[in-house]
Amino acid sequence: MRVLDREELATDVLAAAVRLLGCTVEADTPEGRVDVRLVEVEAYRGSDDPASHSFRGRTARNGVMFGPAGHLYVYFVYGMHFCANITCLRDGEPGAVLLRAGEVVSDLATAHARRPTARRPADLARGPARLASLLGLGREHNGVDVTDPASPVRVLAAPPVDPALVRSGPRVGVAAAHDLTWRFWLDGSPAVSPYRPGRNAPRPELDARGA
DNA sequence: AGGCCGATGGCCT
DNA sequence: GGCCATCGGCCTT
Repeated sequence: MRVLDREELATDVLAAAVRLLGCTVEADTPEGRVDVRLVEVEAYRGSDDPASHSFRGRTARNGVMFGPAGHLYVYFVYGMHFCANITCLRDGEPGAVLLRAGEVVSDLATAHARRPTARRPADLARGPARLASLLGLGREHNGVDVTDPASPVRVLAAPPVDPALVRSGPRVGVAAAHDLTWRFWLDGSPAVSPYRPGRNAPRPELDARGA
């Protein structure tokens, strides 16, 4: 299978997010190669999205978001976790898609060795920090070109998923722009993370009985 | 199944 | 100094 084409991520963050669903991330780790099929992602657009790391301009941390599409943007959060994005849009236009969850395609034994606390296969890459940890992603991977077959981390182009299977909703745990439904996931996957409102975000609506 | 909490450090005001 | 695009453990329903 071929790697994803940079151009497929270059024009729009929402289209890029949906395009990445169903694609496989291949990562070479010290324990061996791990392949994960993406089932949940979130779009972030620096120019006009207050929740995006790049919304307030370029800094040392978010620099790769301003570069060309198809590169890893890896950041450190909560003092202990890494999360990985794939950059979108053209050079100079900041945008990225957060990789939130995936299903392990192979190798299951290697994957369990990397994430020994996972009780079920669905937990191996459920959540952005767990996915990054499973793939062994850290600071040293910031900027890696996932459209280069020679890179240690690659994204393979799966056929686009059936649009009827794509669901969307508000992004998980973000403290801004609660109205944007820029999280996308594949219906029915056990690896999709539960929704959690961000700080000051409205709670999910109560129905008549709940009130 | 869902809520609360502690861990832990970099980034930005 | 406060805020995080989180996780895992432990607690209560």
